[in-house]
Amino acid sequence: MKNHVKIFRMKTSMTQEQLARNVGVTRQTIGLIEKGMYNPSLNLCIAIAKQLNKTLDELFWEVDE
Amino acid sequence: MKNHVKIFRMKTSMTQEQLARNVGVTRQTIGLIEKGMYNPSLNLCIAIAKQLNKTLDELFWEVDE
DNA sequence: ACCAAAAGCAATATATATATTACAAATGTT
DNA sequence: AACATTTGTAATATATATATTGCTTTTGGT
Repeated sequence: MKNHVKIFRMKTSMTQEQLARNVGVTRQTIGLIEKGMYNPSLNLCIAIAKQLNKTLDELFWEVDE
Repeated sequence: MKNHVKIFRMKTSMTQEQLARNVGVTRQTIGLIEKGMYNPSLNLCIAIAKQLNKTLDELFWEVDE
């Protein structure tokens, strides 16, 4: 796992589409980030973190591959 | 200021060029990130953080604009 | 089991991060 | 002040994040 977006998103019972809309990207982008197949931009990471009430470190730092 | 890369890089007395080489990008990219004119990729942010012995949050989280 | 919503996936298009090269400006050292 | 090193900046080229559309598969509720 390359990040914890999926887990924390599910804890808030948000759908990929809701999170995507809230941070201003498409559902596909969120899906690919959760799968670890995208290398998202810092601004998007920050937007996602704020939506999930987490910090960058909690979502993206030292995630055991 | 959009991030703290410049301050922490200078504390290690690394030049932009040295940091750039160590993280595998060009000097220009580092320069523009320090100026806040680029929206770097997460992977690059992580590489920079590791080079500076800092975490993502310390470099990029809640930086007072 | 059925059905609806959610998520996966694939193709093509677009925007932008990053590279490359070159030169100008600034900074530091003597 | 002169010089070398570092940093700023600008033009063009390339790679890749992200959008768009459409369809398939999975998941969850009844």
